[in-house]
Amino acid sequence: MAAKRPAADDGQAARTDGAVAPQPRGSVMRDVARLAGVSHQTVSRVLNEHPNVRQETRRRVLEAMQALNYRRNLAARTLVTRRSGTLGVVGLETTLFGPASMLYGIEDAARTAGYFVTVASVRTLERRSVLEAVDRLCQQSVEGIVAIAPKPAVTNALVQVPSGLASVGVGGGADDDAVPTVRIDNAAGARLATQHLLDLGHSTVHHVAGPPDWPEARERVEGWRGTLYAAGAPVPPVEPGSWSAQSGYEQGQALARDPAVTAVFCGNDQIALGLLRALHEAGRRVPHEVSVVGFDDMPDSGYFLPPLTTIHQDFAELGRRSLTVLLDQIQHPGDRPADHVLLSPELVVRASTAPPRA
Amino acid sequence: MAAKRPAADDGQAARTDGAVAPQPRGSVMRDVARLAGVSHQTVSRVLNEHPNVRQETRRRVLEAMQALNYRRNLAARTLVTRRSGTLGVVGLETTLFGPASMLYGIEDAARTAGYFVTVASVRTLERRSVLEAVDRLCQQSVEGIVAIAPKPAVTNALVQVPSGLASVGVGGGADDDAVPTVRIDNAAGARLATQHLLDLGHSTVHHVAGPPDWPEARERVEGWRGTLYAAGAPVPPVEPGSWSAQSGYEQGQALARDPAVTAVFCGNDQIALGLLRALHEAGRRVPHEVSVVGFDDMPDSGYFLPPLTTIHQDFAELGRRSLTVLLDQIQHPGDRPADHVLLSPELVVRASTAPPRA
DNA sequence: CGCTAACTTGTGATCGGTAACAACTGGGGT
DNA sequence: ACCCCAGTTGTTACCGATCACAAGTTAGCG
Repeated sequence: MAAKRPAADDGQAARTDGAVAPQPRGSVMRDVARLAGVSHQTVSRVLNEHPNVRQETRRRVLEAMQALNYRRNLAARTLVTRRSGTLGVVGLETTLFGPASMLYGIEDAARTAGYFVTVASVRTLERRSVLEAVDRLCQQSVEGIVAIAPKPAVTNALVQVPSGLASVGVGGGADDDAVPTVRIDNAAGARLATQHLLDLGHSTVHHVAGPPDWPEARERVEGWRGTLYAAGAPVPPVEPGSWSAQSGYEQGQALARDPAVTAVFCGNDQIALGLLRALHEAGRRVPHEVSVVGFDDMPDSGYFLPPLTTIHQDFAELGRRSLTVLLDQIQHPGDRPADHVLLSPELVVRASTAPPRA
Repeated sequence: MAAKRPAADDGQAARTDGAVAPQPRGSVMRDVARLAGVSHQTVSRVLNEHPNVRQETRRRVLEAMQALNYRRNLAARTLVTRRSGTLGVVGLETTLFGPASMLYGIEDAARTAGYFVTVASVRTLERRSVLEAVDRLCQQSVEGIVAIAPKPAVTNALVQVPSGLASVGVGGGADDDAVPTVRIDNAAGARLATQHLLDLGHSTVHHVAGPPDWPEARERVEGWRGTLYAAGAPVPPVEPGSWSAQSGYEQGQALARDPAVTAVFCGNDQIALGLLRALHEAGRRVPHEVSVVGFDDMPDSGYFLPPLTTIHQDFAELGRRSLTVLLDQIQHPGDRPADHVLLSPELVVRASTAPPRA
């Protein structure tokens, strides 16, 4: 028997002193098979829960695996099955609350479904770096790609993905029909916020927007503007900004000087935080003189001064849903049109909004 | 030539209609070799930048790779080299600012070093779930594991890692010498904060701590307490809490009622946020009546009301340094004692601290 | 008792790379 | 002219799993 693999043992010994030490080798299927007194194929059957294995044999194999602390080699399995059991995530290198939460939602759902997750983060959302990230994931032979995709460059890059590879964009805007997406209804969220302020009696609502090149920000602007139109309220101008508290603070300083401003809807909670500070410094009290609404419902926004009324979106759920879509694609690789899942955000009323002073 | 691989084309056709479609196969090394008119081994040499390949040959191979859009199959490479080029991260499923930042720091450094990153997140820090996560990563045959390790259960689980596998804990406490760690000097940070307040003239400093079962929280308590001792200041009692704004708010309500409280050091910035709200609601002005210091320097804390004086720690750097340690272990697998890297945090003075009122 | 069907198990090929070794080139030194 | 060595390329075995197929075993049934 040993004669069949002449180089096995000797070769192993002869290989010492390599430049970079290879991983120490654990036991492999052959070892388990030998210990259990069966063929390697039977071990494989037990592992893959093939029905036609005698109970007694299965027990022996499982015992041998236990005894040898056997772990199946995924590389070998991947090589032959062409299925890696791995999904890729293209993530933006940011600590914005949303993206981070989505990542964990995705990982959680992937684990439940029996998949591994590898991350390729990009520092910028340029087309080139996204393509590079996708390429890295393809090398890993991932079975599908989730792109945390706030900007079109990302989903566009997905279109270039080698044909047949499943993909989904999560949490961005809706600008490309070719790639399935899962996102929240930003316009609806903006409408909720704006209408809430109008309903309180404000004659109009100002808006401090996120970066204009982010579709999410644009959709929120449109929802806000549409609501004002529908109500016949004047539409104040919008200045370009970023997602940061600093941006909210800077624009807030200007708004605070304008006594006509009684209600402000912010592109996200961080902007709202900056705005609150600017209003406070200018001596304008919230919500008595100015009402403020945010977007995202970060864990902290209930503890702002005052606690922030905002639009809640469930990032973890977004991550989970994106995985549902992705797995569906993997299992039924029909080329029917990409689906677009749209989740509804909710208004959370806290203490930063009130009717305008008479 | 074709006779050598009789099943290649026919087998492919016969395999249609499998239950789950395997990945569509791209071109492989053999295809590139054929197109370039060389052997597959030469292609391998070009790929691995082996020096002894004629310039002209290399050019032809590269062209062929380009033309066929060739991508090397990492599973095959891993199988034979026993090196996966992948590192594993055990991450806590949380959106705390710190862990999320570290993840990106790690991924960034890993990419630079030519490694992939796969994530295994855990929902709780129990020993069992951490072990399970480590096991998942081992299956992936990662070459090293970074554990975002705020609690000892995590680093302890690392000790159980199959011998020879490199590992490092990042960002937790220092309670186990067996596993290398990279973390910031929490006690030193706490001393900075406390001393800052004492230097302003406060007769003592109160503390709202993080969860007592987190070493990080405990180290901060010790740093604070030690500084008070050294200054001969009375040491107020510490209540158990969590890292959340809610915890800060609840404990803040009690502190706000006590007129003897003029300076508070918080376990992190979120706690400080809650505390600020409690003080505000109780009508105690910050910093004029009460000074507050946080810990972490989240991006938003400069926009709290008032802007928060806090201890800055560089999470991304923490992630990068952990990778340095890990790669060092991989390249020099000597069994010398584990190193422990300790980064120094910095005091950032903003507007939430001032001398006590006369 | 023989025969087929279902269950169980083993054998050999294969996935796509890399490692080891052999074979073939073309100078440079004596 | 000869040898040797370095540079270049090809051949073959191998990593550790799965798959297809064959072979042996048991059971059911006329």
